[in-house]
Amino acid sequence: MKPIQILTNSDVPIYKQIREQVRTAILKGQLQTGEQLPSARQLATNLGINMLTVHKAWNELRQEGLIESRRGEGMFVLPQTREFSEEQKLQSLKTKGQEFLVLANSYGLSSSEALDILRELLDSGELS
Amino acid sequence: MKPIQILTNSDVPIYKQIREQVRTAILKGQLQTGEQLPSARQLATNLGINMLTVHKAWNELRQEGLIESRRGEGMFVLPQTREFSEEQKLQSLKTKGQEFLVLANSYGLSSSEALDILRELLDSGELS
DNA sequence: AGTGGTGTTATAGTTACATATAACAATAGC
DNA sequence: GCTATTGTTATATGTAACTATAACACCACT
Repeated sequence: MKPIQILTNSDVPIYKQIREQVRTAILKGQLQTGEQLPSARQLATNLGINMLTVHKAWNELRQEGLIESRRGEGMFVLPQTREFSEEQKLQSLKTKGQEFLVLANSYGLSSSEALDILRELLDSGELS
Repeated sequence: MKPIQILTNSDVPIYKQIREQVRTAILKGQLQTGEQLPSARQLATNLGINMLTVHKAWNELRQEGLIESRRGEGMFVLPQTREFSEEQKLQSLKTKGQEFLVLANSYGLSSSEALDILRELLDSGELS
């Protein structure tokens, strides 16, 4: 599976970074039904963090019904019945978008200039 | 001065949001030497947060040498010797913008749809 | 049966963030 | 002098996040 990337400098909690990346991978179908997630111990070692931090991410995904745990075996992706609701997507996108606009605004950039920067990012293909 | 905007949903601590906005305002020259910042009590009341949270932001700006405190009077902008380079601004804006675009991308949204959301935010005046 | 992997739970400690309350110190203005 | 407003400091509470250590339960495999 796609390697998980965490930023220890970020204000976003590590368990959230892990949880979000795996959740989107599942809901996007990049992680398919029955696929096994890396074990908490293994991933924690790879990322240089504590096992319980990974476990917290796994546990919340389990409570969401996205994955199931098989004791002694690991965590496995369940058949998905839902996908991101437009509401959920819009909400989290709005928050991220606001952060961007507030920052641009604090730099004195006009709205159109802020949008220009985004278009530049898109055109330059820095997003792969 | 320009109103300060905080997002209580964000993972970014409130005191950091305040600190960053005021710092950029000062370095941009939007807050000029000698100008008085709103008092911790007043701003806290406006934002519906605790006074000490604002004070923490003010205190860190004071330690940076951006502002000075006059007991019984308030916090005042000091003469600035440094400023943000355009490079710094563009870099931090790009980073924030990328976070937004990556999120939109993970949701399968097209670039134009992502930009539409930003325009919607601007039109709805939720940032004011 | 034993070993090694897995998830799970428990306890404890630290740090960061935000709150609530309160008191104290200094200044401006009346 | 008095009052109001400001910054400053102290104490306490609560929560979230992360870490450290350890033990336990379950399963696969040899």
